[in-house]
Amino acid sequence: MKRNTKQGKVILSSIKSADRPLTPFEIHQLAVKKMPRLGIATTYRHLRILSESHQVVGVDYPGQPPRYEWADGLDKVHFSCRACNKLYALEDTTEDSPPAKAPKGFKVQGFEVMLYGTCPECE
Amino acid sequence: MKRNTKQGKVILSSIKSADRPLTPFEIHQLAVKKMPRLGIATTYRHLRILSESHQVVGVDYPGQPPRYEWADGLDKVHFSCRACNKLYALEDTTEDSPPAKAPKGFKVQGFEVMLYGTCPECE
DNA sequence: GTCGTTGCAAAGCGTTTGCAGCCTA
DNA sequence: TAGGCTGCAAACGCTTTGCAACGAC
Repeated sequence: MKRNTKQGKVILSSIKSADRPLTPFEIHQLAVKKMPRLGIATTYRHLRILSESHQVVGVDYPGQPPRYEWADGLDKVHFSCRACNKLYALEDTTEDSPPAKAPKGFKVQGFEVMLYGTCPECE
Repeated sequence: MKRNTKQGKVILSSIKSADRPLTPFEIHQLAVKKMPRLGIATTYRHLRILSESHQVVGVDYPGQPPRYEWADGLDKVHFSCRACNKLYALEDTTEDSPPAKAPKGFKVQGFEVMLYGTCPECE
């Protein structure tokens, strides 16, 4: 986006204010609270732009809808609960270096780790 | 599936014979070569069943279509090339233990690692 | 005033479902 | 032969696109 619109601010702030990755629908619901006539298409348009400019990052997991979260520059570790399907963003405890090596010729620029199991609520 | 049908065998063998995760469309294309009248719906029905019975596992990455690969029982490390979008299945070099720790209360049962960067072909 | 951005509605696309006929056990 | 499985086509839900009006610069 070249222009600084109210819609763009509302959408980005909705993503920033969340403490976990949100689906496009959830993001739109949050944003609509602040701007009732905001269209879902505008939400998708901003999500695409934000993700292309690396201000937000997508988090996908098989069988679940795509989610987005604010990109704070850190590599990400997520936890997916098999019981309740909730997705948590964890502190990165991998201490800088990628958690796995790639064969010769592959240039690693970043990584993402997904843990799965059961969360405290579903214990 | 309770019955051992030709369609089921063709679909599973198509997945097994690939050396990388395939999209439902790619799987259907491979299977159709061996069984021309095979429907895409049947492919999706088997993918769901195979994945529920953990014979195949889904691999998702933001902005890309979902993919499936044969589950050989190992935890998975994948490499996604930012240039050509190809997805590679790598040997697991994380030596058994999960590559990140989860906070107290989270019970970790498995993990998945995604590396991204550029592959040898796109160097 | 220009032209990038928006909201709405329609189109698009991958996936799922309904159903009559087929085929395995 | 019974009923699970299949192919086909229609339905579905999420995402994208077309377009006229709007509003940031």
